[in-house]
Amino acid sequence: MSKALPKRSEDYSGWYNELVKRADLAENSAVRGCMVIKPYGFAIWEKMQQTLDRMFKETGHSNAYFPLFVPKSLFEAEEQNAEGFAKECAVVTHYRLKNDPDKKGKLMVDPEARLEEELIVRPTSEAIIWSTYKGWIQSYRDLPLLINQWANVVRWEMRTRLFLRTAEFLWQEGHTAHSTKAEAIEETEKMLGVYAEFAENFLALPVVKGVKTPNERFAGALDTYCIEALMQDGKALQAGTSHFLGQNFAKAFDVKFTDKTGTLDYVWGTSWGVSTRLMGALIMAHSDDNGLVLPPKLAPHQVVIVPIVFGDDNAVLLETCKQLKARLLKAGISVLLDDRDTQKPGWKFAEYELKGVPVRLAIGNRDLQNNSIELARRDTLTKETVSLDGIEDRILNLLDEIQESIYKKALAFREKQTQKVDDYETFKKQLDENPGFILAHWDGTPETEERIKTETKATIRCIPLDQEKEEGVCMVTGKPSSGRVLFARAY
RNA sequence: CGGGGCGUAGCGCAGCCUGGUAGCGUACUAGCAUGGGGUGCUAGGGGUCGUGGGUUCAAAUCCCGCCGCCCCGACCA
Repeated sequence: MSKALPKRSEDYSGWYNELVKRADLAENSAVRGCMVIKPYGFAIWEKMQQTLDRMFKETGHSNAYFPLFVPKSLFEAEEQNAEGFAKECAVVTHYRLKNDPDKKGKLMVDPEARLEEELIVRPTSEAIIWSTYKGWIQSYRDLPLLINQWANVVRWEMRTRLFLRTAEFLWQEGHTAHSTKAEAIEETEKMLGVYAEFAENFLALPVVKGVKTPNERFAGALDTYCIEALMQDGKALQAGTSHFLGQNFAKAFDVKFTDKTGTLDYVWGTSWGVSTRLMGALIMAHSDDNGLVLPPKLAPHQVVIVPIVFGDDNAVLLETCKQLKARLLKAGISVLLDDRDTQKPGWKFAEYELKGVPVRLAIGNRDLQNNSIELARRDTLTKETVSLDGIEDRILNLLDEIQESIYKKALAFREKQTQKVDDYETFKKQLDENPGFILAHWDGTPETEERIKTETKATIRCIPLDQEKEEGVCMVTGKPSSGRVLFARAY
């Protein structure tokens, strides 16, 4: 195994695939298209979960859990949604195996044990959840109903990539019910805001908030809001979605409530989710040819301490390391002290760079004399020798600075790679020669959108929410347009 | 589903064309030296060569079937 990663500039997808494996985030499994998330990768996901979960609770949501299986009759009740997912559903048809009479020691599906009704493995849970909500909601007093679940879902993808697209993935899905349309829309937008805040403040990833075109909209929704991020190779990645469902699911599952005036009406719904795909976003947004670069707020270990040992007499050095660790922990910093004597310091340096630990501290006997320590930043790969006095504050400040610096770097990159383009030829040239986000005028028709997609592989990522109105003409058809939309080739 | 590639030691690969003792790097084990950026040297352990059949005195190697995985496209978070 070669020690260096492939270079981003030479083989971006090879770099990504290798990095995920070498940094111990995840690996392929015995099941086609499904990944094993390894402890280090899962630790990052857990940090994301903890943060998001807190944010959901702060906005009034409660967690619950609904079944993995959805009876086919329920699944097909909301037609648009069912059609949208039909091609990628795993289906359970039997409930028993038996010994194969023809092959000793082998099992076969027992043909006698066919299910009366097939069970769909959830690709999303609207159906099972709304069928349950019917029993929970009678009056406006039962609303709003604000539920989230952390779960796995299955979408039978043809081509998979670790974290970015796997047949089974982990996510959270919020499902809410409201008495008015306005309140449901407000909820949809609020949760989009939560995602954007999470992306920017924790993933250190700048995102564009927007609305999907009808073509790209979630099946069964009236409006799909999204946050779109730009990866280092100039491709866009959808990092989260929030759907205004209107009364579609309420009607499909007959979820009605009586309002204050005694009138019976269908409730208004939303759903919103982010998945382990965020791991892919995190990796591709910040990491470099040496390995992962993790924002301090999501790093399993914010600081690693590496003692530089000599000979056998290291008692004082190791004791100093332990004291340092205790000081940092007390200051609220997560610290790993790697005092293994089975690996060399140089090996550890390379290892923690690969794993993206934001700050590395090295202490040797020389430092003991000087009351100093070597402090290295992962994001800039710079190092300096600093005094042990007041090290807690120094590192707390540094962690904030790194978090900020990573964000700014990503933001600067996105701004540099976001171009306004007014004619189709330049548009195509940009995509090939300097890929990134392109803001361009579009006539608003699905036909033009489809044509651009077929001819250039670029899609409309979203109609950005925060932008000035600007009259113009569609770069393809010359028809009038009231504002620019965001194009990119996407993951 | 279409196109391409690959299954040989934990991992990464060579060997196959031209059949004849299964090899390299790395990882692993031990010893000695070394020790502020993936240490060096020496010795050692580890493989039904994906699988089933065929050809042959002899198959990792040639022929046929099957299975699995990866990559590129169409679909998607």
